[in-house]
Amino acid sequence: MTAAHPPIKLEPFKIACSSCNLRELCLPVGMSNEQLLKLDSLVTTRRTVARGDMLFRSGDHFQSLYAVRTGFFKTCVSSEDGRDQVTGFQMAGELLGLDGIGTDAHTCDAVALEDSQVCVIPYHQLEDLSREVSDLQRQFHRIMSREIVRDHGVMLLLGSMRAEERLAAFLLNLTQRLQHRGFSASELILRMTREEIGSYLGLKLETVSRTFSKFQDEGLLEVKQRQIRILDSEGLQKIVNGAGV
Amino acid sequence: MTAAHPPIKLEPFKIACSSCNLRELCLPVGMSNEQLLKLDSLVTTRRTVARGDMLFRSGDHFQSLYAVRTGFFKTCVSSEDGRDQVTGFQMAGELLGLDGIGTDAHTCDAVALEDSQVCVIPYHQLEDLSREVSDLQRQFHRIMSREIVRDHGVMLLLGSMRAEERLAAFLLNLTQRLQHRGFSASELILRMTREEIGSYLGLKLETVSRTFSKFQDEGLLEVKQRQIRILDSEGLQKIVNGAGV
DNA sequence: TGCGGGTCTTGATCCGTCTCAAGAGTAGCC
DNA sequence: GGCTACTCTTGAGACGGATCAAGACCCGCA
Repeated sequence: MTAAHPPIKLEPFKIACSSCNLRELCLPVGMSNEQLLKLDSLVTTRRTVARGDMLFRSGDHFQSLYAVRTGFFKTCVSSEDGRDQVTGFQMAGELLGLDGIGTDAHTCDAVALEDSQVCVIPYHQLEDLSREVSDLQRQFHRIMSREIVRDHGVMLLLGSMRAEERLAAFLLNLTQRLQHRGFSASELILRMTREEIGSYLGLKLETVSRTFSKFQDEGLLEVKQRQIRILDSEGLQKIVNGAGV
Repeated sequence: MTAAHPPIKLEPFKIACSSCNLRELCLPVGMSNEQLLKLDSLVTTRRTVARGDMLFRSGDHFQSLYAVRTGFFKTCVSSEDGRDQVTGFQMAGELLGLDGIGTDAHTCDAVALEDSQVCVIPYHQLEDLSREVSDLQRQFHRIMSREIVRDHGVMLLLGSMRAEERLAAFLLNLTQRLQHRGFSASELILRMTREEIGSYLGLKLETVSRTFSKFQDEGLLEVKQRQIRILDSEGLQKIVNGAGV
């Protein structure tokens, strides 16, 4: 980082899916270089969202999808009577806003859990381009379908698992996704509070906290506030598979 | 029942989305007559599924979507350790099989709860046509998005509602969809067992049964086995909105 | 007509999670 | 440094739904 370098033209704001290090995780999967250039012309803006701020909220007019570039988000729905449910946590390479397509309005809030950056994908242009580029169309459909499958998995969790099983499944899912992104499989920092975890898992924060403590007592992991170290991921897997029953 | 393989039956009758009475509920929504003719050339087969039979099962290679024409289905996912979760009930005009797009394999079972008939929509041809017909593309995306939104609603239900609230919400949702299809808003016949309702709602069948009885005692509805008559849908709505808390 | 299997209802008891409460740890900020 | 606000942990007791169990109802079928 010295000044000795020749004056390379820095393009700190150049945005290009074609050269994005997340392209193997995100919308570009399966697209050729030529096709990626077309996608580049569509995805031209980024948006920075500070921790605690909302990327969009329920009721907002839907115009764009967002791909998480850096940072971490939660999405949550709420009912008229104030009930609240975290429906997911999104990390780099994952799409936000699919819920808005159906009615042209967002149906959930997307909140940044740390300072984050997203790529803005204008939806109508995406539709246009995906009529032209079938590989893009395919990947987009796959992403939506996987979201549905993921949701079914959460339903299974909420409908049929007990607290320990839920938390174990949650941790394994998180570490798996982090590992996919080059992070450690055993060491992670939670970006969300116990309450947010609880909301996602259909539990109260006290239950989440107690369950963390129990896992720690059993030597499955180490908990230091939001720092988690997985010591026995097979043990966690056994719990998910109903070993405690 | 003399034929060796009764499940797949080609219908001799003419099949046409353009003249289907469900076209205002199903894939054709928003398409012109001219466009519908193109869709007709794609959707050329129907399949009859007897009560209790599977339309597809988890792991099956994914090739087609299915639009329910008559009858009633459930979809359920199961985990390796035998846990089971009903993820939805589908009636006329609703699509089955969206879960398979992501991995080219179905991830849930689709079971007919009564003798049913579905229209077979070859998926690759649908992709092809939806690149050509943007109104079809739009409607298809909307359907997928709404499925995601629906799933979020179920998560809210499973994650934050108590038994009475869940059952009330379930009944109101069912009657609303039936009403949309021209059926009575107050009179319905359940196509599923208490156990299937329970699986969907994250409850045991005994709890479902007890809650039905409770609603009956309170004058909210009449239960005679699977025949339900809603007497006070506003009362049910109040329960959903947490009136009991 | 009567049998058998699946489905539903209801009661008694148990257990897991929620609720309420108190206190400790941590981070941000003046 | 010391304040405040937020988050997290832990305990005790309450409660909702699960579990176990028995019996009623219903329907297809011999």
